[in-house]
Formats: sequence, C-alpha cells, structure tokens
Amino acid sequence: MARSVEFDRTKTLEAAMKLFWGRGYAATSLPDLLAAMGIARSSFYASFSTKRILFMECLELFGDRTLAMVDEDAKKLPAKALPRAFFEATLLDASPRKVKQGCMMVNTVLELADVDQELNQIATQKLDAIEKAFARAFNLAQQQGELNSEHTAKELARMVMTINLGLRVQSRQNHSRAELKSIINTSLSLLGLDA
Amino acid sequence: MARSVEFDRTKTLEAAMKLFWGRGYAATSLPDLLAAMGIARSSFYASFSTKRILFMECLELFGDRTLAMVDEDAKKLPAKALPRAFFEATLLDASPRKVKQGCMMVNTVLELADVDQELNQIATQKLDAIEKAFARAFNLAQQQGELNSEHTAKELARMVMTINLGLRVQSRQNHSRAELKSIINTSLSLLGLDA
DNA sequence: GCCATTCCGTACCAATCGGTACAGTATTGC
DNA sequence: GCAATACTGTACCGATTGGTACGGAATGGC
Repeated sequence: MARSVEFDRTKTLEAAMKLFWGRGYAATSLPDLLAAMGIARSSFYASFSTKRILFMECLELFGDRTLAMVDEDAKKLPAKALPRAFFEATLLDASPRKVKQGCMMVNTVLELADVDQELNQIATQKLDAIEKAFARAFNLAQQQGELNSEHTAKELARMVMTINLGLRVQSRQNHSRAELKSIINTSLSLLGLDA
Repeated sequence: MARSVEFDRTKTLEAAMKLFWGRGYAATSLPDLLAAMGIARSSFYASFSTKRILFMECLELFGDRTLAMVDEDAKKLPAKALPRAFFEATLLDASPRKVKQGCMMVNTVLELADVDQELNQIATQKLDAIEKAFARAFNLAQQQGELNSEHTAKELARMVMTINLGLRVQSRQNHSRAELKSIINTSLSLLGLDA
C-alpha cells in the first residue's frame, strides 16, 4: 500500500535524550530538539506527542539503562565491588562529555523539584530503584557472609547513593577525573567496599 | 529636592532570592519576580538591571550568607563539630520549605552547567569557598592535635562537601527529616567527626 | 506655591515559546 | 499507472518571554 520506512525512532529518541540530559528541560527548545533529532516538526508531533511527554520518555530510557547497568554488574560481580564498578563505568571510564552531563535523573530533580511534580517523581523513582538494586545485592552478600553487617544493607545502599549524588554534582562542576577518582577511593574505603 | 524613600532594596532582593532558590533561573518569570518583590516593572529595571544580573546578585547573597554561617561556627566550635552544626542548621532545624529548596548553588550548577557558563562559575566558586572554609578549620585542628591526621584536611573537607552535595539532592527529593538525620549520623561517624 | 525625583501602571516591543495546519514530495503495494 | 502512507517544509497560531517607553501620581526640599 504505502510507504513503510519511517525514521529510526530509537535513534531520534536517543538524540533527544542526549540534549535533555545536558541542558535540562526548560533550556532545550523545540527547534534544538528537531535539529538534533534530524526530523521535521510534523514528524515530531506525530511520533512523540509533546515536548513534555518526550522528556518523560527520555527520562525513563536513561533510568532504565542505568538500572540495567547495575543489575548486570550484580550478576557478574561480588556485591562489594558493585559501587566501584558503577562509579568507574560512569565517572572514570566514560567520555568527558558524558561525565560533565552528570546524571539525568539528578539534573531533573534539581531543576524541577518545585516546578513539575510529575517529572520530579519519575526521576526520584528511578533513583530509588537504583538504590534498591544496591540494597538487594548487599543484603544477599551479607546473608552469604561475603559482607560484614556493621551497617544494614539498606543503610549501606543509601550511603552509596548519597555519595553518588554528591559525585554527580561535582562531575557537573569542572572537577578533574583525578579529583573524582580520589573521592571515589576515599569513599569506598570508608564504607569498607574497596576489597 | 525630591522624593527620597525608595523601597527596601535588601528585602526585595531577598524575595527574589527565595523565588530563584526554589524554582531556578529559567522557570522564574519576570511577572513572578515582580509579584514576589512587590515592585513595578519600571522600578525593577531601574534598581536591578536585568533578570540575569539580579540572579547573579541573589546567588552571591545566598553564597555569602552560607559562607558566613560556616565562618561564624568556625569561631565558636571545634572543627570536628563544624560539619554536624552545618548539617543540623540547614537540614534538620531549618523549615521544611527551606529544606526542600535545597542549596541554591547546587541547584544552579545542575540547572545551568551546560547552559550558562558564567552563572555556573559563580555557583561553583561559592561552593569551593565553603569547602575551603572547612579545610582551613580542619587544618588548624590537626595542627593543634584536636583532629587526627588519618586524612588530610583537604581530603576531609572534600568528603564533607561530597556528602553535603548528596544531601542537598536528597533533601530536594522528598526524603523525610528522619532519613536525612540517619544519613548525617552515619556519614559523620564514618568520617570520625561525631565526637 | 514650584520643581525635582521616585515610584506605579500600563502599553508596547520584537523575539521566542510550544503546538497546529496544510500543501507538497517520496516511497510503497497493487 | 493509482492510491495510500510517511515524511519535509513552512506558514501560522496564541501565549509568553525579557525589556523599553512614557504618562501620571506620590513625595520630598525649597
């Protein structure tokens, strides 16, 4: 019957995500998005209904990918090594551009906490899911005696998350990779997670 | 000669700061500001040249006040007690509304890192000044034997700042006061700053 | 009284915002 | 060829953005 091709939705979504990730919601205009996504205005509204809904989709994508990263590491690595693996992958081994963009969930929470409740809630939920993934791994490790129980798994996961959030802010400032590395090492050492 | 009164510049500046603090730069419109400040459009541009310059002034005000708080505590309290005093004053004893607004410098860094270099730099400088105030106090305490030297003063101050930044993000989510308190206690205990 | 000054209120500006409408061009299956 | 669909490009919409201009009311010193 008719034309079938259609542009690659995933790729355009990814391009939008990269833009939102670095510049936030308000500072990213529709023309900016169209240029980055390489599609026309009409196609945009046909495939993604509005800017706000697109942002939600990007936020979900970013959150799910980050969570997937932790979950996969949790299968391969001992729980103790999980935080270091996460920090290294996202802060030390990632490209400087990505590092400077920080974490999209964190950026969103800080930009929109008093502005858009729903978007803020999505970001918060994704962050909570990541914290819970850490907590699950720690809990399992404690049951198997691989991790001491000086702190509860939940408490430990929350501390890892606090430091993670702090690092995301610092990576968005112009802290050097060496500085970030030093903070990571000290933190993990304090938490007894450097073995 | 002529009329002398003039509205209270400090008070209007403060009102603007409160608005920017919670909603950020982009999401705060000029009509919003005028309403909160209680002045007319013409008076606004006469006293504060532009929205952006006003924002800078607010950022400076917020940063200077925060720094002053740390500096004053440093005169009265032992260095070891400084972080706890800071966290308690700004996160546990402050009004829920203020707590939820987080820290204006942190909010600014996260909103504008990839958007406005100059504003981001101001925020970063203020945060650095606070970190340095902690480092100075720790350094002095170490020289006087009041603080062990397991970590350098600089390193310790940086860790306090990392945790502080993390707490600011969490306070902007809907973490309860009890949760924040628990994180503060655990962090200070790990850093050996709970004596 | 007078004049200078400070404020308010409002009208106005060009530019941009997100979103819609629609005509035209490709691309497909038949 | 035809009809259906997917796209582009552009014109347009009302609303809002930050910023300017200006008339008039209020308040001062003389």
